[in-house]
Amino acid sequence: MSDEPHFLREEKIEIARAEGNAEAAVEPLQLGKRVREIRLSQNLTLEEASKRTGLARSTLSKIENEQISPTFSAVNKLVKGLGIDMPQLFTQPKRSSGAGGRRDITRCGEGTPHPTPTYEHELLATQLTSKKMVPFRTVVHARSFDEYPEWVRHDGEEFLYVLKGSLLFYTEFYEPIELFEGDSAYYDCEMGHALVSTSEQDAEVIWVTA
Amino acid sequence: MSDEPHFLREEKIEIARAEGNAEAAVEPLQLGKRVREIRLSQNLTLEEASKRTGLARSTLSKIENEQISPTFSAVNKLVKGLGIDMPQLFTQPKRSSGAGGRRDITRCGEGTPHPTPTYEHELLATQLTSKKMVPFRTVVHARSFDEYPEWVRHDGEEFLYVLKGSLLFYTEFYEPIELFEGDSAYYDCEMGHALVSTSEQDAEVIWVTA
DNA sequence: AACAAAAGTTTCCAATAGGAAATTTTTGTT
DNA sequence: AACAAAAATTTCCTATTGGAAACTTTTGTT
Repeated sequence: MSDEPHFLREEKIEIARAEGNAEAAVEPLQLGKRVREIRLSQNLTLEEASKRTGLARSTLSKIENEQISPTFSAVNKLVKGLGIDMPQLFTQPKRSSGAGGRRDITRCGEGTPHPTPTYEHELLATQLTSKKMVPFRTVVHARSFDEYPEWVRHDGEEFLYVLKGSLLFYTEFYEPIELFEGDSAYYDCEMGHALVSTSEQDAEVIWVTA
Repeated sequence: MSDEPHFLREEKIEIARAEGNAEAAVEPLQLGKRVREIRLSQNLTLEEASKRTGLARSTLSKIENEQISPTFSAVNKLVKGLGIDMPQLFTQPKRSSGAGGRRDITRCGEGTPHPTPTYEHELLATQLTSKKMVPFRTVVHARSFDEYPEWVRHDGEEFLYVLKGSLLFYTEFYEPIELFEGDSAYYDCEMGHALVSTSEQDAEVIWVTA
């Protein structure tokens, strides 16, 4: 693998189009520059990019040179045609913020165990505090809804992804539904909820609460 | 949704898009509808929204009624003025009831596809809007860090769980680290980040952003 | 260096976005 | 129901976008 990606060495940050009207200041970031970078990184000519996006060569040129503000539908053609991702176009690369550079890796099985009769949780990313989300991997021991003395209920929202096996997802306001490997669910946690394994082996899920 | 990452492409994977868009079913999906929902959810009249965004009442009305395709700069004013999360505009809503008892099941592979050159996302739980978290399952196409024109960077925190294969997890402030099946990571998204498959087959991960 | 081909830019014009004000629809009150 | 006020839509017009083609610049070959 190469030693260092091109964009780390580059300086850029030039404030192109200084002549633009005061209004233009509102423009978030060099959409055009972005587009050009992306196009070039794919080794496409304007002509080819034009074919892929359905936008005229000249239009692409103008966009890249910030001579026009493309319409939403044009942006969409760009996005679809070049495989760009929206958020990328809009998110300010607020460099050097200094803040927000945390990272916590949890190796498989190295999380913090937290067993209960029905669930066997493994808390992930426990090195970090003040997280918005709480992720954990859980083995579902429960084999019957009766094993739950009452609904599990708490604040927030929860995302659930089935890693292994199958299970019944009980919720207070809906019919129980069976989930299989690869299925997922998102729900409000104030609503009672509970999982029961239906596969031979205990089912395993990823859970994220926020 | 909140934020997703992504970017460029390699000639191999071109197929999907190349043929898929012979022409242009350009409709990204009711931008107007979304805008209206968001405005109403904030109890704003067109007049008030106009003040906040700097766009004319009439223009807002036309946008909401899909009578015009706003320019990029107009969309930006919208985003800034209404405090919209850009990605919100691109994900399919479908409000259900009040709050508290929501539930959304996504069957394996039934998520909303969102391909990019380097990542192939499948957005999960897209029926629900106003979620605190945005979960998605992603196949990592990228095979080299160079495929990223620049760091992926956006707001919020992200949780990552490796479902299949192995990959290198690049971050702006840390050494790249290799992750294997079952490993997970939690990090601040303002810090540049990117994934590169190191396994024979493209790696697969679960991603949750908040 | 001269030329040809490819890539990119600019021009010109038809199509369309954006704003101000008029018009219509909705909401609330009596 | 009738009216007034508020909100939303439509109209009308100007400014800007987007496309085709002309034009310019760059690249590569002899």
